Amino acid sequence: MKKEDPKESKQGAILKAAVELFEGRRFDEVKLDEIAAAAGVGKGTLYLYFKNKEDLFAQLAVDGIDGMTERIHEIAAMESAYKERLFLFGREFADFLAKRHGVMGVMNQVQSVPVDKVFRNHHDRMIEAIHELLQKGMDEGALRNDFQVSELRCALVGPILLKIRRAARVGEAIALKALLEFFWAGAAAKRKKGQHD
Amino acid sequence: MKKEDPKESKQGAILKAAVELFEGRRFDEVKLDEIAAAAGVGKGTLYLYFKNKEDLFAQLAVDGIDGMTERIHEIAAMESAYKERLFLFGREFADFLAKRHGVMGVMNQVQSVPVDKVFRNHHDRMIEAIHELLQKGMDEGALRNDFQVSELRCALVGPILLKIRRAARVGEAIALKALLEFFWAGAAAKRKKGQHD
Amino acid sequence: MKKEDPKESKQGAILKAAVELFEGRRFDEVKLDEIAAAAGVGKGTLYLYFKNKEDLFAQLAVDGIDGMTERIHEIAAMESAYKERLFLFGREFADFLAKRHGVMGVMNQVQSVPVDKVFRNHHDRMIEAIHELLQKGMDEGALRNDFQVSELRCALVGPILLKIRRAARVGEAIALKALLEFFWAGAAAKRKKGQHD
Amino acid sequence: MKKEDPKESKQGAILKAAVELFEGRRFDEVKLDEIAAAAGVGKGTLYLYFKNKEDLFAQLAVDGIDGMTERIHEIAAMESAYKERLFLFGREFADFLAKRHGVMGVMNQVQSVPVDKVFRNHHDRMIEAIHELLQKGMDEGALRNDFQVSELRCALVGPILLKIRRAARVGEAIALKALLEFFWAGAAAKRKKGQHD
DNA sequence: TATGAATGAGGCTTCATTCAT
DNA sequence: CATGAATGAAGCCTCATTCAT
Repeated sequence: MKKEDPKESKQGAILKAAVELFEGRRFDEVKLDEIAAAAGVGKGTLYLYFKNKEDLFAQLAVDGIDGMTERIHEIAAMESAYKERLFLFGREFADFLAKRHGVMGVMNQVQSVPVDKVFRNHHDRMIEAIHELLQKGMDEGALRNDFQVSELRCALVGPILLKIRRAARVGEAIALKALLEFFWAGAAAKRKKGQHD
Repeated sequence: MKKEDPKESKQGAILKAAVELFEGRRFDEVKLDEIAAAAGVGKGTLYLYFKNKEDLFAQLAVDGIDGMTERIHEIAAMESAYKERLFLFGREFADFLAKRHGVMGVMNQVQSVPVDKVFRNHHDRMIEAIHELLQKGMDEGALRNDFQVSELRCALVGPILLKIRRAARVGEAIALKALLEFFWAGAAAKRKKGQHD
Repeated sequence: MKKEDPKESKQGAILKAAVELFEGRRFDEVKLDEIAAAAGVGKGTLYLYFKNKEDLFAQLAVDGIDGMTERIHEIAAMESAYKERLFLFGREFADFLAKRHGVMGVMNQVQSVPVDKVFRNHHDRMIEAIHELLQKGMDEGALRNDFQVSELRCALVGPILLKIRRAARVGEAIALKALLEFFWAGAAAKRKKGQHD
Repeated sequence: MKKEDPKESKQGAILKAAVELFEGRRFDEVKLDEIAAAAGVGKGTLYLYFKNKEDLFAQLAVDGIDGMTERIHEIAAMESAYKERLFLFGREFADFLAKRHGVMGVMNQVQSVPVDKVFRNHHDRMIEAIHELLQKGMDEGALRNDFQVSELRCALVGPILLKIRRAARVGEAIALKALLEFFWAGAAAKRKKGQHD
């Protein structure tokens, strides 16, 4: 009980320090010395938990994705009206991206094949979760079903990602609600007269 | 006249070589040696045309953006139906991103303040051009005007960017038309009966 | 009595593991982690028995030398014909080298002054024992006495060392007998007719 | 003419500096910084001429061996009495070892397979040259032919190597002549009466 | 203008050593 | 006595940048 925690908390501390150092900076701009210092551990300690710098960043990227994936499944399984679930997802996903988009951006640059594969694995699982959420919307008759799910996903996620990125850079306020409403306007199934969501 | 051309072609050759080397790789993964070799020039020559590595990448990012900006203005000024102009933009913009999204991704990571500012300058001008295109759509009554232009831009560009990125990675075919239709479905102004675009 | 044994056996286990790991590898190629693992003890335990890495290797080199020295004295004191004693020494010394030449080779590289001195001490004692053996041969009239003892030692030991080394590398069979016979052919005192060894 | 020389002289300077720094020290004790400084070049320059530290040391070991090999062939081809040629070889080989035995010693420890192979290649060629010299002695009737050449080689070279090593350590004078005479005493073919060399 | 040999700052990484348990 | 997680000094090596030609 005592033993397990410090170990995880040490690795966790490193990852936490790394995410922050990493936001808005290139892979090569972040030095392992910095990370070690920020995490309050020795440089050598990093190598007890990570194979090398790239591995550290891969785990950084993976870390959190899984949590989000889990959360999406939860949201999809909720009982509330579909639009509510969708908007809830939008908000939580935006929060997630706000914290991770820097790391994700770098991972999209990473070449190193083995590292990349691990990341993609987890990333794909998250995408599948989103697909599930959208598929459910179609099955429930809440979303139009004359588009591919993957197109809907792009239409939903793409704008959020772009907005978050620019917000991070320019400091623009994130009019998330508007983006979601726009998506809804285009994606909601055409109800027969008299209906509304 | 004669002098200018070889110079530009040499600088152009370097940039061309660099873009390709850079796609899908991190800033630090691409070595100046490689670029020089690929461009068929000596290593020292790079410094005749670029202040340093970051400057080279900044110009790389800028290069092409201006052309795209110009093109957007042209498209916006065309006489055809708005939907056609919009879709034309979508196609050309997707082509542009397909070639540049790697570089753009890295630029979004670059920290170096002065370099960044140059890039952002040009980037912002391109964004303004897109705004102009969308604004025109509203003014012409083709697009709904109950959203901010910047939101519409995200809704239009975000999905394309996301799709392109994934396509580059997974090799998925790009169902660009579907994305554009989806945007149109949500963004087109509700016409009174009897209208069409 | 009971206490002494496990301790020695632990130290012995470490040394035994180290000799093997060390054969044919450089000082810096052998990691203390390896030694600890091979010896079946914790890394920290090494420091209970040895001051540091160099000390461990010094003891490694010393370990065995003393036994050999002792044995040479025994052989020299035997009653058998001198040639027999000489050849017995040759065989046992070759065995000794076969197990240790790697370690000895590294010790010949070691710079660290204090460590070196300890090794040289023991090494010199072994050389003296060989000198004693050879001197006895001269005194008994079995070896020619128109050469310095130290030259004879080189002539006897040098070829064996060289042979052993190459054998270790190439896997050549060790024609030890031939080498000893050659030495004997050159070093045996010219007998007056009718004598034999 | 001007170009060729500096290049070779630079690589030569590095090797020269390295041999000296290396004598009597372990592989890991010699730092590349030292070598660069001693050679009067920048650290990075080392990597223009050598793949890495091990490669540098391999070339160090190889460098000179080839010269010695060549020289042995020359000596073997001389017209003088065989004993003279043999002793000439002895002296020059001793000189060679005096300068290189440290390096050779380390090479005998090196594990790294590819590097090792290169060294062994050249080393074997030198051994073959010695064999040639000794074979010639047998063919000319100067050396006894009831021993294998390789045994004679050990008997000749082993003592020299041992002597040189100890001399380097203790500062003992090298009684090379005595060693050679001893070898000759044992290895010279028994002449029929009235003959002498 | 063009080159590429030379450089050296600085990063990643290793590993001997320590020390709290 | 025994351990092995943690450490950080220090080395190898890379690579952007310079400069003599």
